[in-house]
Amino acid sequence: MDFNETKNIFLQIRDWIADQILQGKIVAGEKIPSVRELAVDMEVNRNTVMRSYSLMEEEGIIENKRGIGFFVAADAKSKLLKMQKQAFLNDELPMILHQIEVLKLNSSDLQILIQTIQSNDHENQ
Amino acid sequence: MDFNETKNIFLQIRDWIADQILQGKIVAGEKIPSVRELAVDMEVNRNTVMRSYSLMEEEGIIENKRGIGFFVAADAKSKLLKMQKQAFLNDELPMILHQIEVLKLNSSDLQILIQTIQSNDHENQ
DNA sequence: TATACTGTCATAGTGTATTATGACACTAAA
DNA sequence: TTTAGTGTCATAATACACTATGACAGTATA
Repeated sequence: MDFNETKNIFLQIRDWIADQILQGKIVAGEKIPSVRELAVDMEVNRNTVMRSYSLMEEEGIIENKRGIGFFVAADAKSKLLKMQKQAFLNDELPMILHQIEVLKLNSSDLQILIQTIQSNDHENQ
Repeated sequence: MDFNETKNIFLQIRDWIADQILQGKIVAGEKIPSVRELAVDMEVNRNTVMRSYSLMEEEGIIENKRGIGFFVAADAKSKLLKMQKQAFLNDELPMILHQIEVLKLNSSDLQILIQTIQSNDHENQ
């Protein structure tokens, strides 16, 4: 995995797992990679992965079965949807709006953005 | 100034100055606060401000007159517009699109975003 | 010339993310 | 019971952002 230099690795690992869950690539009850395994895969220290998992456990996204590993919580997806949606609308969107205003980006520049939003209008649930 | 914990302070100071220039609050040729002055204002070490200014000098946004201070470069605004626009479209937008898709955000959720974009359509230059 | 500003450099200390490694308890399966 | 897989904790080392502080040179002004 290639990490962004501006964001902490343990947070990027959390985001990556969360993304897998939101996309349905990992479902409720399913086991996620072991701390050691993911550390090797991502070429990262196991303590760093451990920190990501501990964070997600606090957030109620994953649960631990001692001696076995970590598993996706039953309500992980709905919880993540709620959390991330709120985070996006409250924290990220204001900064995005500000950038668009200052850079005077118009419909032409952001054509793909508008299309993406509109394609979500025709979906249910 | 209140800093974001997830981003380096010296980068946030750079962004803040860049924003002032893009908004026209500081114009070409104008002097920006001295390293020591801004450090006190922002309750930050002067070395941290120095690092921001050195970065902006490398980027050609500001220029130094020895013994006097830093001044906004003649082409700072156009250079910033070009740099930031490219950075936004190439680096930030893809991640924003991904979030919108995964979280299934629609026109209702992002009403204000669409409005902001459209209001830029009616501006020239 | 003296004073008070500018930026600049050097040094040392603090906090924290990340790494490296070893040790231990729990669980499942051979 | 042994073995291999889980997570967990403790320790030390490295890297880097940030702070604290002192010293020095250039510039403008009284």
